[in-house]
Amino acid sequence: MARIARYDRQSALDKAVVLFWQKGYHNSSIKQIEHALDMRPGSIYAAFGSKDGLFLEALACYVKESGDHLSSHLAKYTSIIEGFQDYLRDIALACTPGGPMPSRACMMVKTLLETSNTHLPINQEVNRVLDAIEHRLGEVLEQAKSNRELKPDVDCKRLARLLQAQIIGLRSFAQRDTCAPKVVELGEDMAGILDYYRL
Amino acid sequence: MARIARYDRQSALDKAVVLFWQKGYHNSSIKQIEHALDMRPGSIYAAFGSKDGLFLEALACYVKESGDHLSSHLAKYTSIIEGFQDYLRDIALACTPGGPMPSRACMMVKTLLETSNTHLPINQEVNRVLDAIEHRLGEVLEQAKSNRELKPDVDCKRLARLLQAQIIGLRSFAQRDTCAPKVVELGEDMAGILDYYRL
DNA sequence: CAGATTAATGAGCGATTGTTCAATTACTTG
DNA sequence: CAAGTAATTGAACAATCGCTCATTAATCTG
Repeated sequence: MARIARYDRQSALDKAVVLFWQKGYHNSSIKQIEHALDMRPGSIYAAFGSKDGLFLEALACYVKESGDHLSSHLAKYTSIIEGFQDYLRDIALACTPGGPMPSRACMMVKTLLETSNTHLPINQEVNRVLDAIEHRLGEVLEQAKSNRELKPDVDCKRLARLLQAQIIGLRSFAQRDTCAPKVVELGEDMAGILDYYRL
Repeated sequence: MARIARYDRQSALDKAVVLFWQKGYHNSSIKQIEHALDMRPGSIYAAFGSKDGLFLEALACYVKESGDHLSSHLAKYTSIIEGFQDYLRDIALACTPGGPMPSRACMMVKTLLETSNTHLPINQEVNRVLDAIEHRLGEVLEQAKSNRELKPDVDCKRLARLLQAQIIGLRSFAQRDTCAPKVVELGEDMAGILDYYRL
């Protein structure tokens, strides 16, 4: 054993998430990363290998937090569909302009749009992740269907895509310089869409 | 009078739209712009002032084309709502992976997400533009309502935001590495949402 | 053709990009 | 305390960034 690391890996990653989520991949320079993580380039590269490596690890943190957030949210509801509906309403509330979020738009979507046609390795990873989420939404909806919450003829995989597109649309819309009530109403309208699929 | 300009301004802008739409603002370097427009830096700066200037003008072209496209589309339908529904279906078809588009996601949304928290002047412009589109959608929906296509209690401004969010969600979803039928189904489902607002 | 005017060129500016590595510092073990 | 080990540092690298400008080339009018 020797000198102990001064930084905490997880808290460094959390700070990286904030920066990357806010500014995106290319607009976060190593200089800004140094400042945000309070680490010098040598340490950053020793710990994470490259800017790509750091970004991918930060993205994984973001994805995990997102997944945990959805899980803990759904756990509060006996009805899965009502859980999703309030999930949309909660996103709208959280994505209010002036809120505490680093960015209102989803980091995965920002990354998807930023890296397509420019940065293949990161684009592939974010594609993988979004596919996994779509898949998971489909499974939860499938469970809702077997709970008799959904009409028996509902195509859950298809509804999962519609739901994911709603979340993407809501959060991207919220990135605009708009006002809170408009975003809240949008979230409410999107929650209402799910009613048409209920039994 | 003196030497005549070798380049055609509009065709240069069209090429700039393709590049910026594809790669975004920061990932389109001057070197790439030189190559895409077949112009040397001196000419580019003489013609457009700066990278920002070129981008803003290219964005304006994109916005105009988008607006014209919607106009000519709606003109083909007696029912405004059916026009919007097929508009969504057409977007889904056009945003099929492997299609001819520079990017499936909307250039305005890509710019919105890329420039928030990083590049204020362009972000302000794209905000203005998206607001104008939302406003226009609202007006057209208002007309649909007075044509008795919509339920009398429909809030058209609110529905305009839902519609815009659908377009954003559809095209951003389509940016993923997914397959055509899934995008087409998504477009169909989004078109179906409008049915619930019809009279 | 001569003179005037304007577009096109491209080498090169200073700043910044992501990254490396030899030197230094701090901690553990014997 | 001395030796060994690992983390930290920051100057410096080559490459690229957006951009400038003195020079050259092309077209007009007289």
